[in-house]
Amino acid sequence: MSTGMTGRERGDAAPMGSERHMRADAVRNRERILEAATTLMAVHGIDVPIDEIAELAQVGVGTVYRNYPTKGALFEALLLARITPLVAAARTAAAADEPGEAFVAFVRNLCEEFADFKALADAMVASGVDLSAAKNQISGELIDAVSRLLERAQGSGRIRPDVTIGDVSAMMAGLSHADPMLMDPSQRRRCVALVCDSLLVGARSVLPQCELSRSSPGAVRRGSRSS
Amino acid sequence: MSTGMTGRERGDAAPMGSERHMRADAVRNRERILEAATTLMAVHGIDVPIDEIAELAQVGVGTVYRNYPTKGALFEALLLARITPLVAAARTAAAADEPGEAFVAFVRNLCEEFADFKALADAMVASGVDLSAAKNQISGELIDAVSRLLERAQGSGRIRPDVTIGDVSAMMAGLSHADPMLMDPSQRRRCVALVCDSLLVGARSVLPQCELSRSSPGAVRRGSRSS
DNA sequence: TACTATACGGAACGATGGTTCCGTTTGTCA
DNA sequence: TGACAAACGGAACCATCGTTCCGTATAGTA
Repeated sequence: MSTGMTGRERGDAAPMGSERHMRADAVRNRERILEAATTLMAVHGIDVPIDEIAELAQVGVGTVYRNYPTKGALFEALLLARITPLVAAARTAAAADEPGEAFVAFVRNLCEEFADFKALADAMVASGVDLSAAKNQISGELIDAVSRLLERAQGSGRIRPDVTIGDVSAMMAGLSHADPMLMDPSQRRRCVALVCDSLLVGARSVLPQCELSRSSPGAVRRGSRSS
Repeated sequence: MSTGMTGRERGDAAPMGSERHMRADAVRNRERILEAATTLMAVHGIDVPIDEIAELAQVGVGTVYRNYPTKGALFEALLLARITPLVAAARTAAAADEPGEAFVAFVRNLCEEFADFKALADAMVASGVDLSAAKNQISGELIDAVSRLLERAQGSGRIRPDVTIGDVSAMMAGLSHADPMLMDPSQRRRCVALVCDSLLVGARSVLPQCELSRSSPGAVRRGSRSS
């Protein structure tokens, strides 16, 4: 972390100018880069070296930098693509008939997204640290949308009235911070269920089964993986 | 992360051999190093450069390395010092008259520890990644102790019977991951309270007040801090 | 097919941070 | 007080990673 990425003033993370004639190979390469970056950032978060992205895309580093002037720009481009639909989803949920249920479902979804795309979680975790204007705006929109959703859900009486958007953000950040060892998908779902139970009024759901070995009490299986 | 610290076979992170004659200045310096490392790792976690530790200790880097053959060794030495009392606390709690309450109190305590000493949280988060034998053992002991505590608490009927030690570990890891921006102390306490509510049977506690500005709904204050 | 703007690749640069090495200093003991 | 092992400091080394630069290749066009 603390890559010290300085956001450029220009709002466009994508290639500059209107799409004048772009050479065919350039278009192809840009797609490849985006694809490779998505694949790698999904798994490793923002920590993937640019070299690896370039290698997977079968492209030189220079080509990556021609499309995205900085690693942060590439990161943001992917991020925006992920967050935008979430904002829409939150708005839809806020308009649902059962805002309480919709809220919980949305939170569940959000956590799945975090798990599927680690870079998103990294971004969430880094919230509050200097973000570019574009990212600040979109994440602000997300928070706004979730706030409205939360309000309506509380209005319906299904969600604890004393829960704040700050609580939700913090919980999401915590849940998103999925160490793959402690937090395999099934374990994560259990935790999400627990957290949701704590948000709901008078709820006590049946926790999803955890696939992980139960084994003798007090022994958490621990793999050994060196980077 | 992924510093690639290779654990040495020797179990002692502290200076080698039995305490033969150590020169007075050497003793003094070792204490200084430990002190400086504690101070810095409490705030910055494992990411502090050795140089900074050395500087604060008013010592050369070489001196740090003479005492702790690797950064990981120093890290572990501090960690063990922190975890050991936690194990004892868990055992005491397990023997308490009200194991349910004791469990919750212990969890609360654990979270405070995480917040006070970021390196501990880093270690928790890195669980499952290659640890040295010494660390594996002590953290295994901690899990054992918490498991027993959990079992007794569940036996008393205060804690949900479907909660597992895996759930607790994962929740702690999430909670420990305190981004100072999203998770100022008061916000953290609220989250801990929420999580504890989700663990307890039929509980719904009053959430501690959050000091953070409430401001207009849907706007989370966001500071701008560059590393 | 020849020409040129566009795009490419990857070596090289600079910053950061862990670790080692070695010439110098200093505590201790006789 | 003199000698020497122990300990010191910090420059230097190496690896990683973001970013830049420039000589080369090529898509598009006439």
